[in-house]
Amino acid sequence: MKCVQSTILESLRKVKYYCTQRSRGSVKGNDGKSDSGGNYVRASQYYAPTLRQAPAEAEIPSHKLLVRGGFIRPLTAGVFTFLPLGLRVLRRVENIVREEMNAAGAIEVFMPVLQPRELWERSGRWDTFQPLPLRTEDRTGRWFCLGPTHEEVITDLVAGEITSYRQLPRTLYQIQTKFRDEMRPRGGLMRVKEFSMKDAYSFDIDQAGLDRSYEAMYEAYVRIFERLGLPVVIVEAEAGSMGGHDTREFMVLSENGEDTIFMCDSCDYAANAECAAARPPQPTQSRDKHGEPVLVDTPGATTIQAVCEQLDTEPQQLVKTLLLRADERFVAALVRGDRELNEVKLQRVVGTPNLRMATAEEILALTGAPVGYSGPVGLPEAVEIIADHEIAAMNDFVVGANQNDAHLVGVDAEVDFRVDRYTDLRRAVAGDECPQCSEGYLTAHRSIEMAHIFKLGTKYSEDLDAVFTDKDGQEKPMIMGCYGVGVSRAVAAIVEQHHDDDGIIWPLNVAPFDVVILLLDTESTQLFATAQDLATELEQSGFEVMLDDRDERPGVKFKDADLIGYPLSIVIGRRTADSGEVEVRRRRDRAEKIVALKEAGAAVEQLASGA
RNA sequence: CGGGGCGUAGCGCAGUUUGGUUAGCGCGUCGGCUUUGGGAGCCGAAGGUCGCCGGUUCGAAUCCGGCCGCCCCGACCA
Repeated sequence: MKCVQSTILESLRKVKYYCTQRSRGSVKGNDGKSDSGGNYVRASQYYAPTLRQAPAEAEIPSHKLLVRGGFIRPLTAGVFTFLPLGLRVLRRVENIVREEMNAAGAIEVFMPVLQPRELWERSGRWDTFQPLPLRTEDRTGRWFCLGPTHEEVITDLVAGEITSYRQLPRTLYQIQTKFRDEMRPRGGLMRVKEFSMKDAYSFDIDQAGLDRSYEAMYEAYVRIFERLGLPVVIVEAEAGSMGGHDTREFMVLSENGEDTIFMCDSCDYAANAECAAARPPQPTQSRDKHGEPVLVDTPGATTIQAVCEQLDTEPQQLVKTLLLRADERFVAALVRGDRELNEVKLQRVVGTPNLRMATAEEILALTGAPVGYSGPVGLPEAVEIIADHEIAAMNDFVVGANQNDAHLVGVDAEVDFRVDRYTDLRRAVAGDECPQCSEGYLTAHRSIEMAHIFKLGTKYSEDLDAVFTDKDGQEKPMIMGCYGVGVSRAVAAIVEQHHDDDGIIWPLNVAPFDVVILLLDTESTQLFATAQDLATELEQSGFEVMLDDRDERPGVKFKDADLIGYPLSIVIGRRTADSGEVEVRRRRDRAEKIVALKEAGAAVEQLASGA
């Protein structure tokens, strides 16, 4: 069944995808259709309000242009209505995602927004998922959340129906509205409280199966973003509150993104700044003893900067000692004075998610000194000392003395204090040597997170009893993966990537319409008939057509067409009508040609191939 | 949640510092005439509880207090 289905879909996809540029899923609805037989839309009957000025609150291009162009309207902070044009774009993005999901063998479902509290308590995420889900209560006092994601629901669903290895693997997906109580929505569609997301979940019998399912999604994503006109960089990432490992993010480089990624300027290494690895430095040449550490007074010097000023030294000559509570025990994390601790890296090393900075009271109890004077020398045995690799390359440095208003100078690791282990603990910074190749250096780039894929393992299947009986008769938890694409965010990202001073430049694959006919003179019944005939002809050859028949001056129509960003336009006015010719234009590069009316269709086809 | 800014007509803004007649300007909207290949011109008109509540005052858009909303910068995520 599944086999037949995916084969048919695959061949359909190939026909659609490879044969013609414009046969994306049609988004024809009953919106403002012409009443004269064709399916084209008449601007005079449509709902596409454009704004001459951008709303004051918009700052980034996609926000300004999507509002000005009549694609979206704000309702309240982080919540938008999609107007007809915006909905058309959204549908086209969804359809591309849907086609690639189907082609990859995933099966579409549609899960509820409303999710009962009990389900979330079984996975332990009712109180821990970040950001906290929006919650609501029914009249009997029963609690629900508005789904921020669907691991619980899908796992519960599958647990009830899949019981045998014979029914696996399966990958299910949906395209649905998600709700997240973002602390700060921003940038128009970039970050909102209510958004459209494609989420897919794979269920496999073993790790190798998961690897295959994951790979299939990975490749589908590569095709999706190619078709959306979004060049992506795929980076190593952290799992966050989703859990899991081997996670990858699909990022679009953009000044207006909220994330920073590091890329090697020499090889293909790329990672989210949150988890980018730091290359261990060359080990120190000598471990010669510099003599006993010397206790020096540093009154009031609780910051790296203050210590450096008082001792006339550099942050690179200091070692920061950070005390953290991990479950019931304490660890000391050591990084060079000018570095920052990456808590996620430490968390991975320590092996517990329950990691937090020690409180002032805890520090006083452990070290006998207030915050700001902690050091590794003389720490209790029970405190594990974990040092960043760079510490191994340092000699003769400064640390806190575990005494109020005092530091130790002339300290050496392993001579003056023990190090339980060395590992990568610091945040990477631009300019670091690449951790993968030996030549390159890391460069920082702002970017937009478009998608995130995870290998979840058995967390949810164990919590929610999604087990199956394997070939050997053993009951085992299913091995899961999950895969998300920000659909409405993709709309914003596409605009960020494809616009100029005049407006949006939609790639043909996602444009609300392929071509607009600008009828400049609406008085002439003859020209109007010509425009209608042309619109019908183009519709019939597969284009989505907007006929701008509004009673507006030519300048208004040109400006709106540029702003809305139709990939192609045809100008019908007196100038060309007298000669029996029309003008065909391409938005992207302003290419244009004047052709005989009956050649217009062919000219559109031709320019479309370069849009 | 912390920091900063803003709230005056459908949209963009001035006026608030220093309280004082009928609260202005541009765009848009409506009517009329002229115009018609890159956001037209002229004439006329409509449209505002100045975010909300309370206070000070003879008098509040303006001063004071509280609340609400929106945007931007930081800790999270598609």
